[in-house]
Amino acid sequence: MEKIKPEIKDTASVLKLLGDNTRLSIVSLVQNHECCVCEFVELLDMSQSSVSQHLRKLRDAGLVKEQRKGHWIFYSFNREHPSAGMVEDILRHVPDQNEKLQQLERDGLRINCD
Amino acid sequence: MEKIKPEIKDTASVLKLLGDNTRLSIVSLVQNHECCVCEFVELLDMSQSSVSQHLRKLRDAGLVKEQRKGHWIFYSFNREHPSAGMVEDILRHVPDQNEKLQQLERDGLRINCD
DNA sequence: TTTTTATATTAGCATATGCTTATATAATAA
DNA sequence: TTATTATATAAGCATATGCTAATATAAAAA
Repeated sequence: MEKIKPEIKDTASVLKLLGDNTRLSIVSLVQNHECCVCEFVELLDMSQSSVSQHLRKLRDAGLVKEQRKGHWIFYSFNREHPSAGMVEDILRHVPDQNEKLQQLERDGLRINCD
Repeated sequence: MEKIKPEIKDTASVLKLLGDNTRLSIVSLVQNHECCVCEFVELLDMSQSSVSQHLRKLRDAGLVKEQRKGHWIFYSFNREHPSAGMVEDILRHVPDQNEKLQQLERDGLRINCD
């Protein structure tokens, strides 16, 4: 039983969102890990404001979820999104970002609330 | 043996190209069929100039190939592109466009040079 | 050759995008 | 309460985008 495919215009708008270096990196990062804004700022070497604006776009589209934990707001990939399957297919073609997260961990800059 | 993955910025630029209704439709159409510009104009109900400009972007990126046949220039999907595999994965999530081509055929508007 | 046909290109314009700077908000700490 | 911290929002600006209208090009037909 095949899932219903989103309309082509919905698909195009998801691709448009991912068609930006910063947002594609963010989505790739949150696919397997929760990250908070300050981690993106560190990893992507961008201003907090700019990162925040990109996150808003992703959140408005429903591609990422946010969850407050103490001081921080953590973002994660939303697997319930109608295009989540396509996004995962795309991410298989994107170089792994885990290395960068591990570096962050080594530098003691990883935020952990568990 | 895994193929080398394009850099994230190259992937993002391909996604940006596909993140437009018109171009995503074009790529979906040429995945399985050669089409000429006037067919796109008919199918997408857009001006010839606009279609031509979208095709140029796709061609400049190497996602489609062009081939002259008599009066017409036919466009087809370039399976040699470094991101061709990803594009095919994406297109599996896009509604089938063949129906529209069949309608064009029925209307006697399909161009055939074989 | 001239004319026609299919497609490409250019210029101009309105809108969208992504950044910076400055400020606001909301939760925590003191 | 006030101060601090993490994040969000708003305004402003330079650049990118996608369209239309007009024109150019290049192959085929007359």
